[in-house]
Amino acid sequence: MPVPVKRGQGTVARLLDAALAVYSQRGRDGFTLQAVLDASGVSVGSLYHHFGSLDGLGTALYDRCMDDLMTHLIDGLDGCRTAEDGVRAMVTVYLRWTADVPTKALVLHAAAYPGSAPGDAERATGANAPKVGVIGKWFAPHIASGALDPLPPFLLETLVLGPPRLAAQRWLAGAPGFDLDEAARHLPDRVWRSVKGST
Amino acid sequence: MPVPVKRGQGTVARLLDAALAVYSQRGRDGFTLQAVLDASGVSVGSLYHHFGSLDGLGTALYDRCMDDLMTHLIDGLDGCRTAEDGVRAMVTVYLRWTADVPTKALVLHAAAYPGSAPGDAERATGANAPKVGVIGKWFAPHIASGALDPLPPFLLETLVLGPPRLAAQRWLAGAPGFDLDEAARHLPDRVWRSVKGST
DNA sequence: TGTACATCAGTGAACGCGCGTTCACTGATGTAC
DNA sequence: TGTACATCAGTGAACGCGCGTTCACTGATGTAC
Repeated sequence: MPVPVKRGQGTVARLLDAALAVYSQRGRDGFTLQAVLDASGVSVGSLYHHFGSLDGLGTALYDRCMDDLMTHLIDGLDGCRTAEDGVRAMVTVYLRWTADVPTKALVLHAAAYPGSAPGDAERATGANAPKVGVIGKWFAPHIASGALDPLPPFLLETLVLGPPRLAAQRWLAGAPGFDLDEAARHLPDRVWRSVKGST
Repeated sequence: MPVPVKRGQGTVARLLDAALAVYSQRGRDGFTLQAVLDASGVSVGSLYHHFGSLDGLGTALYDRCMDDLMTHLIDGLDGCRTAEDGVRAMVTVYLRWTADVPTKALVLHAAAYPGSAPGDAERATGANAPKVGVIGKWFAPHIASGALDPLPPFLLETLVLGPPRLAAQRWLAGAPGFDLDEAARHLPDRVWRSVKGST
């Protein structure tokens, strides 16, 4: 008896896996219909049946990667009590996740620029709003208590995720000298200094 | 008498201007040969004569934008004396430059992901090495003096440019709530806290 | 339980369009003597 | 100064390839009675 997954779920998974492999191995420009079909062993029609278009598959891949990152970030807050713990966790998890699944990280970075498709920003923001909200809610009381300085949320995000994100980006691009382990040793402390309350 | 520029310089400039316009208006995927030809009024052959390929034009555009940013960053250090002044200037200039020439900023962000073309990272790094070196040299004495904590250079870059860069990226993507003026008000101070020496 | 039908999953040949690139050419500018 | 030649700038028709997409179809699974 085969695993009792819904009919077609296997195909969807194979396509997403193949899409990830193609994207990471051949880059954005190499993410072509034929490449995905070859890598997955699935037929054209089947891809269209499940995703509507190649772009649909790309979007699904992006969403999946973003969801994975968000999940890890939220998990990272588990067991954290102080604001400092939380901030450190965000930075550490971001760096470790990048090192662990660089292919997924690459998808996020490659697609994170504007102008790829109109309305993309809104869609992506919308899809992840719930999980972003979870993180925001976790930090809210620490802002209220003064443990974190009262910055607009977007600046908090910028300060906490900006450094690890840039480090990840450069490392993925193969920039010489960029070492994620070393980054993980220094950045959490530095980032914390930039956002902690003055009390 | 026409302006005494070298023969063909006008065409090169027109192509680069058109390339920038196309890139910013139609995005990376809209950066197509026909679009550039239409926008510039130049013939195919002429483009190939000067740039070798469409990719060559794209590369030249990227280099030009990167050089522009670097020039502004270096200019920003002019007249700065303390390490704090320098760090604040980097953050401020990055944000203001993004707001001033968002089209150029967009080119940098769109192309800044890995995998677009093999060897791209090396080439781009090489082309900008001189100007990166200028900035590095400016900060070196302030690390030696203890005004800045002794971090590996790549982490310093990460901490100083990471936050303004993420803010710029989100703003360019049209994320709601991202306000570069507000960022310019808060980030320089915050970034400085993250890198200043403990003396 | 058996039969008829509806729905969903999957196939692959065929299509046509837009893409980047080439190339043989014209014309303008610069150089030699 | 005039002539001959070389180099550089610019043109645009032609090409062919690879791309994403469509569609008529088969087969498997689920549902009704």
